[in-house]
Amino acid sequence: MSATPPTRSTYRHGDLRRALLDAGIEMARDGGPDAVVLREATRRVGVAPNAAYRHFADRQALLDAVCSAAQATLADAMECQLAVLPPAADDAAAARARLRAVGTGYLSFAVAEPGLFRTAFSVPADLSTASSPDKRGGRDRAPLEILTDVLDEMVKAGALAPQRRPRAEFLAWSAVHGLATLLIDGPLRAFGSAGLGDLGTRLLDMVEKGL
Amino acid sequence: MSATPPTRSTYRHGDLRRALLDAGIEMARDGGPDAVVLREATRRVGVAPNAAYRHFADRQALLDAVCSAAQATLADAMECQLAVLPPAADDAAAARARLRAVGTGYLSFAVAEPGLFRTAFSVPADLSTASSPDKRGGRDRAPLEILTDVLDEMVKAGALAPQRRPRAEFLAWSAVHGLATLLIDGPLRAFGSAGLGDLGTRLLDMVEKGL
DNA sequence: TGTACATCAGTGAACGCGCGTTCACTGATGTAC
DNA sequence: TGTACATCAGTGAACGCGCGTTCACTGATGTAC
Repeated sequence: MSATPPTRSTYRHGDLRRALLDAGIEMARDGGPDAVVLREATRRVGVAPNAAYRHFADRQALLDAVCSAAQATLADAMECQLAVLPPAADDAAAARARLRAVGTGYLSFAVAEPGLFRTAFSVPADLSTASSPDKRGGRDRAPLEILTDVLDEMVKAGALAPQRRPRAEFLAWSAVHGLATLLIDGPLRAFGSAGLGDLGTRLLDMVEKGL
Repeated sequence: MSATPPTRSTYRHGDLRRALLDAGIEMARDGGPDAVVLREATRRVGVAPNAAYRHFADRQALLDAVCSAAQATLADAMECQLAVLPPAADDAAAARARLRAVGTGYLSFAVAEPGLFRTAFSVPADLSTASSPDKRGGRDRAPLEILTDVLDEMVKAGALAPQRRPRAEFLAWSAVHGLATLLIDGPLRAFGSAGLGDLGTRLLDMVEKGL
């Protein structure tokens, strides 16, 4: 059967779409959205440049897919911080701890994976809908949904006054997102991962107190 | 004297450096840092592509200059909001109002000039030093300096506890910068300038209370 | 179970584009005498 | 005050690059009979 190697060794790749997507994610990881180059993806996979067009309409379609994947990874990082949370004294304390965990997950992902983080925000769609249910099997939540849910829990637990709830997700999000941005490609790069701990904690203090 | 038009009408331009810089600023204005293209700048000025190399070492040097200009414009917007501030009841109230004014200037500049705003953060240097004194004639302040000064005023006026002062500029900055980013090229684009008023006010409330 | 055939995932070559940058040059300007 | 000359800001042509994308194609695979 496998006696004579076929003249075209790479014919019928298997799952070229997935392979190209993975290559795209890897490029985004160390270079951000601009580094997602269609030809380079085919090169890495070992396939002709135009083969990509069997699976993606154009370069933007590949970038969109990479972007969705990046958003899902960010959401995972946030869920992960929620999952490892120790039990709290009461519901209000628990809800506050969960808000902090979400923020911590967001910040540490940004610092650990700046390329993917920037790619997640390369705007084809917004963070609430991009990793849409059908793509996620209907189980996982988008980053914004996670934050929204946690804030709702805070209201329910009495840790946040109901009249402060509307749009609070955008305030909390702004604070955390701004620090992430300044840390990874802004003027706070100098602080590095070190600044995350100190500044991150104090920023979350500010949000908790000011919300 | 002006009888025969010279064979080369554009010879000895006058201030080509300034003209190229202005073209670069214009490109950044509607397209951000990536839109600052050296050839396009020379095209707009009506000069051969390589003429630019008399005034800028390479494309990056032009971008750096545009970046500095963008930062200066941002600083102007902030100073402007400070300048139009009405008198306040007492020093503490005045200092708080000045913090808000700085934030408002920052946010409204971001929304009014998203391209320049993004260019100001295209990282060749950080915001505290980039528009260095020699470039600014030693009179103007960089954006971060403005914020820093206002926070110092707050401490002096008793509007901010001294033990909360260290690094507070990064916390306030993060919040405002995050909202700006989410509004102009993030998922809050939908809100547009409208969201600025409502969300902006509430964000500044959060900062003032949480700092 | 064997054979004919349609499908369609991949190939190979080529395109036009715009970019940044380098080269040898030219000729108006300002200066030294 | 007039003239020779060095300077240097601009020209014109060309380079190599990598990109996204299109074209006509080929041949392994799965299916219908």
